[in-house]
Amino acid sequence: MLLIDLARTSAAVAADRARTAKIGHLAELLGRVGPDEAEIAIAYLSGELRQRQIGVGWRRLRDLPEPRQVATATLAQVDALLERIGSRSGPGSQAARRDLLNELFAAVTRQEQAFLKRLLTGELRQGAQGGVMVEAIAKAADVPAAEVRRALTLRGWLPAVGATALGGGVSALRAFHLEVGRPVAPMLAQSAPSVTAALEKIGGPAAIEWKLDGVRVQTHRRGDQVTVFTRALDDITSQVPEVVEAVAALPDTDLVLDGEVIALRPDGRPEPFQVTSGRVAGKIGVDALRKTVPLSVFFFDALRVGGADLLDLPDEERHAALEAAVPAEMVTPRLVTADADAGEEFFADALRRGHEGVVVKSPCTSYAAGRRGAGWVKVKPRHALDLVVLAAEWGGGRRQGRLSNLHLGALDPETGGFVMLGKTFKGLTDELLSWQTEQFLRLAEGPADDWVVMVKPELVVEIAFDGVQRSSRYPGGMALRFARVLRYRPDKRPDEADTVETVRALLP
DNA sequence: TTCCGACAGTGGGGTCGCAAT
DNA sequence: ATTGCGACCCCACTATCGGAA
Repeated sequence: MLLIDLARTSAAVAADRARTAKIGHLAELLGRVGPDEAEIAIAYLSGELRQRQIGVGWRRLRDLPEPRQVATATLAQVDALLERIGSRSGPGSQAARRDLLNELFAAVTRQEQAFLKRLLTGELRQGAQGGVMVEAIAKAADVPAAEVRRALTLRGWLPAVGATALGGGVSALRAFHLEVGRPVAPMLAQSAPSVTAALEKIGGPAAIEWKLDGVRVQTHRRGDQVTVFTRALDDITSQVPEVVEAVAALPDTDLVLDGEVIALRPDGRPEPFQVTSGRVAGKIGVDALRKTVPLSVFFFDALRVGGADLLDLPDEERHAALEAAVPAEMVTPRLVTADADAGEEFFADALRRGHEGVVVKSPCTSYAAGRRGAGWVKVKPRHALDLVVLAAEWGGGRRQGRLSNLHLGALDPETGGFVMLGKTFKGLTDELLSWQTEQFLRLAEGPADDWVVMVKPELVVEIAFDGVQRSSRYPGGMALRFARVLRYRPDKRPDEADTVETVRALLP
């Protein structure tokens, strides 16, 4: 199959808004692709590469050669070239990558270049990714979508699952099973503003667990072999020896556990996320790192214990298996209750101990891997401040032509000026985007720019955020975590905005 | 007919490793 | 030694479609 076939299908998918139409286009193409190229076609049309990543981003895609007039590149050829690009390393590798990229882009037409560019930057923007592709695979292979989803859960890599479905149908899909050493798509949580609201959502008694502000780890053990995966299913075994040792010390030798790894201070309180994140990301000198920043692991779920798969069991049975397999100090603290007051107190206690919040879990849901089901509901405290808009950036994609990303500042009472604390684009409705674009252009000052518009600091906006963290990027040495817009405050003048002192007091 | 679950899109701050400068 | 880039850790929120109720 030719790359141009994919580029055309992608364009057709983007042109139709209805998901059924998108699925139709994708399924039609999947019906034509041969078994050798099915995996590539599924990967590219759901915005992925067969190699997952090849060290090429937006910066290396500037200054590309002129396109060809005639499309002749096959999927196999493109994939082979991307493989070569991805395998380069060491001195001179960037020049080699550039040459190979030039070779690739010189061999394809303008339409294919545009498709490849979006694919390589991870911005396919055709309104269809993995979720829609699952339906398209089901349609093309004439199998129930639930069978594809189940296999995806267990295999974790849609191109492989899709190729299997197209080649062997339901019976081939059923051959996928939980395999120790191969990661499963992790279960995700919805969110609610309070424990009471979360309990209502679940309806009835629930298990409430501390939400630790660390890194999710899925840990597999077979015999002496322990493997640790992140939420995105990357292997980080060598970076977290503490987890490997803790699981290797358990009596059970056939295990899959779900949990969180976190750096704790000597007094047991959690380090800021930055500390845990840096430690987990570190690959060089891990033995030295673990002496200064030791990691602790807390498990909250068991997918396999004693060689038995537990995915389809209800939460309370999985948790009972977890408690039997793991010592209590390695199990995330948990309270089972239907009482909202007791739940709120458990939440408050978790916060007093410095943790991020809680996750409220329905005792009867199975492990819905890879889906953000209503079985898990996270609850975190929410801070809010009134800040001043200092500038705004032009949006992209569906926000093109509107000022979208806000630069936020707190009042500095010493000078009467404002100190930038970060940016946000979240929480804005289409209506608000239009309104603020008009306002910012009216308040614009300084030279016009196609990236950012500086505005007179006159608009006050109420910003919600999860916390304040230390920053080397911003002048105040602080930045907001997960900032989002709640509403504009036309009733407030900029000199009534919250001050840098107020923000500093929120630093941990 | 209305409601709501699931998806995609739109980007945020921070950190590391690596290659180039 | 410093800088820029890519990858990945954490992530919130809105708009939309289409099946569920």
